[in-house]
Amino acid sequence: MKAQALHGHLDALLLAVLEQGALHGYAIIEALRARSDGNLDLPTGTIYPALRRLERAGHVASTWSTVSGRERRTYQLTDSGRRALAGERAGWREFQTTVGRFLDPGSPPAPA
Amino acid sequence: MKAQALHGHLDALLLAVLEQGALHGYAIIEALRARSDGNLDLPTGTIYPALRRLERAGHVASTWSTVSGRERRTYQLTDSGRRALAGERAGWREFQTTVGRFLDPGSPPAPA
DNA sequence: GTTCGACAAGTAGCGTAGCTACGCATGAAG
DNA sequence: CTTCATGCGTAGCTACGCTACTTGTCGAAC
Repeated sequence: MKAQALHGHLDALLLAVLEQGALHGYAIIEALRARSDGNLDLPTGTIYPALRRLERAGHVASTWSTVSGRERRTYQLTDSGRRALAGERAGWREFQTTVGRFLDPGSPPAPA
Repeated sequence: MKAQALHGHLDALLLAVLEQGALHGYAIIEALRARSDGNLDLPTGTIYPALRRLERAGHVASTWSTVSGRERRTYQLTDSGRRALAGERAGWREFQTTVGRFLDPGSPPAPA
């Protein structure tokens, strides 16, 4: 799928995958790919800056760990992040119904 | 609602409103506002460039008319536009289910 | 024993596309 | 006569995801 359509929804997705448990960056990418049946195959240049944005915003916290010689930075949701996720979900619902009113068939304009 | 979330879906919305009949730019803005209960209040600087993009792409055609001294440019959907709209609808459906899998409650991860 | 590919993190620079803030013109209202 | 709604349009900004690249370890292949 055209990934640029994600604009503005990526943060919500990241928070959502972290909701189920802490993951490191690479694993987040794989989780997104897995849970979307391969539809979301996001490059590191998209994920890592987004994670740092979320960390600056206080929505996630990161801890370094070394696993078999490899450094990995594991991210976990903060309370603030959990609240942000709730807001994102509400926003998504609103966005979905608003756009859906134009693009979903069945209830177009005047429902007369 | 945060309008920047529209990214990538605006063309689809414009095609959708024009699907029900030709409108001029200003009327399109009002139609979007009306059909979205005021959630979509898009500035002219968003709409006009988008319409010209769609026209360059051949998805809409425009005709000038003068109404009580005021020039207005009326846009109508072309066949190509109708096809594009169908594609946009399909894309929207895919986007919706993909993102929804993360943000809609009820069917989160392992559906075991 | 060197090379290659998966894992893991990261940055610089680009492009797209919507938004802000304008400018211009007409007609009606006050 | 000034203000506001209608109506079109553009220049420049900004946000943000993407491309392409670098660095580094480890295990497997050759």
